[in-house]
Amino acid sequence: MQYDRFESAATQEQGQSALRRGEILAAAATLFAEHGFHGASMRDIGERVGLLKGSLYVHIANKDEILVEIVGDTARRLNAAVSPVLLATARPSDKLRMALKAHLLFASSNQNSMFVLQHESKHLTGQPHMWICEWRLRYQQLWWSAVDVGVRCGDLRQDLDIACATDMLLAAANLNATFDMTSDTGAVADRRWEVLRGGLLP
Amino acid sequence: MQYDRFESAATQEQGQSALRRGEILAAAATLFAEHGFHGASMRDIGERVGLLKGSLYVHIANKDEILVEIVGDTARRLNAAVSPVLLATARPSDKLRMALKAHLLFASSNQNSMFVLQHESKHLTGQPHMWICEWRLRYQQLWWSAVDVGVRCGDLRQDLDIACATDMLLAAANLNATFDMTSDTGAVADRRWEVLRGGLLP
DNA sequence: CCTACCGATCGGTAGG
DNA sequence: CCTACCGATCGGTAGG
Repeated sequence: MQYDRFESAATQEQGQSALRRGEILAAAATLFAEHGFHGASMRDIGERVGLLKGSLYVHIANKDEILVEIVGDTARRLNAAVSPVLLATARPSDKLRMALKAHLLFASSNQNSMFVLQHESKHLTGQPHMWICEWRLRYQQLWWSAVDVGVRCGDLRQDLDIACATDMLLAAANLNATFDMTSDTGAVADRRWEVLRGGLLP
Repeated sequence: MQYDRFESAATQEQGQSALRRGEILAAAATLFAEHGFHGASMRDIGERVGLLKGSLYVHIANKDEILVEIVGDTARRLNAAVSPVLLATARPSDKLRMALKAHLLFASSNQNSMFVLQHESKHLTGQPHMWICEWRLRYQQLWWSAVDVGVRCGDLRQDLDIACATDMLLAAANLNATFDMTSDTGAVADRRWEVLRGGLLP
């Protein structure tokens, strides 16, 4: 493809707009996480990126699209970070331990958008709402399968309730750690795995 | 106290209004759980109890008061259901197992208001917001103490990270079980406790 | 990217 | 408990 000065200018403009779009999505994720989708206005989002609300529509189609983009992108990236771990060839218990760490690591560096994915995607409508429901199921099944294999091959407890154990693992993964300064995310993952692995009783 | 016909009439009116108020709070809890505090309008709430939105203000002061009432009442009743179990004189592991069951039993018969307590109380402002933050801390500490005693007296694993274990217990308690027909709440509590108690590995 | 505007809806009130 | 209304703000658009 030829990049003459006009195309180059067009590409630059596209790049600028894509950057702006990214800023807007990041600002929206922060505000949606704090005030909820309906509690954060286009005015609020504009203010956070130094634009008047009308100018936002140069970069995004409407408010719903912002939510779709945040939730969809976050779900896709979380999946990309965790699914390779769970689909690898390894001991199920090792895969689960590492998947927990991968999920928590992703969550700790995407706190706002992860919160939106968890608690605000219910405000999606139509197709996007269906997509995210299906995504959630697929993501659960990914974990479920690893637990299932683990029980069948004796790597995990034989008498384990597989669905319940999967729920508990996902709960540990989705638990909003206050990712504080005193301990890095990896350590949080290790502590949670230690409780889940060995249980509460001696 | 004398109940002449006038006082009786006044009492009846009070009773009627209190009933209406209860209906309104229940309707609001359902709508806040489904659409969020800002996503459910006074119009929606009125419709659900067969009133026009203006008429709601006979029974409640404003929209914020509805949220305060739902969250405050639910927190108080949850505490009343669970704290006696955790404060009793018994083996810590038994108390935790029973507290998990008590919490889940309460949650299963208060699904809407529990959801509002968990996810919409962030929209409270001023004093009520402070109250609920403090309540949450107290409720956590209640569980934390039982875990702490359990570890100290050897009833629970000695090498347990107490804060982390408490988080996992509360996660198991707050996990939104789809309380379906195939299994009662008690069974869900038993399965969760079994995973937490014995751990994932053989 | 801003100015200026749109119709719709918001929470809430007065008067009966 | 309803009718009729209030000012404010909502998401979104046209025109420059």
